[in-house]
Amino acid sequence: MGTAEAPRFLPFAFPDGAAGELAAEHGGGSLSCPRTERGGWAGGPRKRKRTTFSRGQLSQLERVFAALPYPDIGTRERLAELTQLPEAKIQVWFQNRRARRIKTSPAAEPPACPRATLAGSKQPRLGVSPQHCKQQARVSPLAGGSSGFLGGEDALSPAPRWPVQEEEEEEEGAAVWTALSSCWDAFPGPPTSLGSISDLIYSAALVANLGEL
DNA sequence: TAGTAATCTAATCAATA
DNA sequence: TATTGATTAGATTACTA
Repeated sequence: MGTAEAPRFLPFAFPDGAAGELAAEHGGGSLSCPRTERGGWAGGPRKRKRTTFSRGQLSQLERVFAALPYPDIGTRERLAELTQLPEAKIQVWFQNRRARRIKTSPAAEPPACPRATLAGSKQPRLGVSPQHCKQQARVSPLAGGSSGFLGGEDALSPAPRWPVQEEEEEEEGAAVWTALSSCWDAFPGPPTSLGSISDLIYSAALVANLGEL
């Protein structure tokens, strides 16, 4: 593996913010640190540091999740700035969040699958990969439902339609991405007002979802 | 075409309220 | 004890040499 920005697994339990840096220092992998089959430590008991997200951080995460269950790297980085959390934590949080949403309401919550493609973007990956769609097709081959890929005000909103027809899918994805992108574009530098940016994301997504933009 | 990177889900472990 | 952050395994896709 070896990732430039978000190591997939960490050899030790680090305090917030230190994980990525130290993991990178140590080669970004866990090969040098023997572990037992599932998360145990071969070298003896080693406490895993569990991050406790603040209410504010959770609030930001929830709101973005409601609009974008599959944030791309750029969005995650913005969100990391927003919440003052490492991007890796953001990624893990979204993974867990998606997993639990699917688990708790598999029928009502088919995973959003916008297969987003930012027009003109050169980003190699955009968070939502076709592979995800295929995997989900195996797990929950659901069709039908309501509108768009957005979850709405919270994760329990009416089920997004998925899979959707490719054209509609791209249309909807593009609409949301356009809205989100315009929000990001409004803040070329580091965010000056964290709350207002998340409000913008949220609002833009809702607006796009409702076709009112 | 093979190798690599990035991302995904699912299952599970384990810390904390 | 329930919740949920952290980790692992395995799979898929895009990009590059």
